[in-house]
Amino acid sequence: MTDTELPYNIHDANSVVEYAFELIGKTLREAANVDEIADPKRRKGSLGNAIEYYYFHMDPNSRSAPDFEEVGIELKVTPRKLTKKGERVAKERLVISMINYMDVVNEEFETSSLMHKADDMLLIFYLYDKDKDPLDYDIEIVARWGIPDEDLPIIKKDWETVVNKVRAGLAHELSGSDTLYLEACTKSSNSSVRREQPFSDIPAKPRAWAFKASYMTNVAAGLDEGMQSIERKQGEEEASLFDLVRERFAPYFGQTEQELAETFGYAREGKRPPKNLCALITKKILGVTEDAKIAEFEKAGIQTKTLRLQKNGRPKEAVSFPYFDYCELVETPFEESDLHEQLSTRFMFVLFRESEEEPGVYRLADIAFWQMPDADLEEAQACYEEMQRRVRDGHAEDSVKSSENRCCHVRPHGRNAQDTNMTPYGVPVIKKCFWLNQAYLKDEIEKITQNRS
DNA sequence: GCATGATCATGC
DNA sequence: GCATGATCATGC
Repeated sequence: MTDTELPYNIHDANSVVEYAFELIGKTLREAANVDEIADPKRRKGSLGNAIEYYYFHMDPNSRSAPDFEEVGIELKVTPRKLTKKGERVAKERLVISMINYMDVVNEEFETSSLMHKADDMLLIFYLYDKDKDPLDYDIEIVARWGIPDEDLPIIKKDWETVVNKVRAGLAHELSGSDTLYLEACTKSSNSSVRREQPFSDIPAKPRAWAFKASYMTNVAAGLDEGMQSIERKQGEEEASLFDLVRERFAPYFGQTEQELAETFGYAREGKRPPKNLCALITKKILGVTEDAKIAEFEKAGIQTKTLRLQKNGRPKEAVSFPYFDYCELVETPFEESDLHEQLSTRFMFVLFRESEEEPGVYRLADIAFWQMPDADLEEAQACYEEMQRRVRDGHAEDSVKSSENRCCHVRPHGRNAQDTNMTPYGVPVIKKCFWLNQAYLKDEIEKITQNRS
């Protein structure tokens, strides 16, 4: 199968991840329409190899790391099992890569070969069941994962403990019990194999970097927890996410912000409703508790934004994104930029419309799912690259105006005028971000709502 | 009424 | 204390 025939775009990380998400809640038999794992060689490593071959259509003969080389993502398929108490735990450690004793002593943790791999992984957890054919294992979690910041100090320490032992000529004395999360686990086809080490003549067992099973148990629990799915009632099993969400919202169409605040218990004596009202009621309406994330939105990478449409259909405000770093902007091509990533994901707009009779009063009117068309992504790219030029030329203060680009513009986005960021030419300039133009949003919203019956 | 600079409010 | 979604303020 050539690149263009693949059911996902191998050059687009979002596409790879979105395609992978479709595995959640399924078995490989269901997801890839496979009857049996034909090649007995592929039975070993069972599900992981089969997913690569039958679902991602990777050629097992031309395997090179990382698995999704084009986007730098490493695929890891790993089992959980049920304990006697019925709790899910990692069945085994997650092996990342072999340790080369001769090279590792010259590495730094931050730029190590381990970090290169463990930095950006596509983790797939399935539920192991000794009585099942691997094709029928339940695939429970799919997540793009990197070592979380809060775990980095311990993992770095673990890495250094191992590497320092090799530097001391003690590779033959390495043990999994030396470390907490990350370990150097033995890995070889038979127990007599030995490798050379740089600072001792004693041959050492081959070992690989691996996250311990206990650590993986917690990683999986963390990915599971804090996520709630939208409950589907009878007859809704097959509904699209959009239909499901709109169905839930529909009873509240027509309510003002104040009324919604009261309906959901967010009204505050003598004060405006909270600014994050939209986020709060979205969760309430979809039946997800306040502290949880909406699983479907997280998995599909949907960003929720409020749009207050004035009587003329124009949003009262433009839509902002996080501020950008001037130095990063200059160095990063559009395809690899945060802006590209943000504009490549789907949005759910919660639409409020200004009441005809009561100026300034906005009522919940509709929801709309939107993704920027490719042609407009090119327009956004022009905005991005023009801003890059200006910063390179020493004019970061000179924003790309909304009059200069059909889709996007640049504007300040700090806490105040003193909230600045360093430019490549050494002068601090107020923090700025990219915004979606109001006129552009008006057109896009009209396209969506007019296409509806 | 719009463009753009500036700031608020909340959550982590 | 900062990042971020949301909103305000000013001038043309």
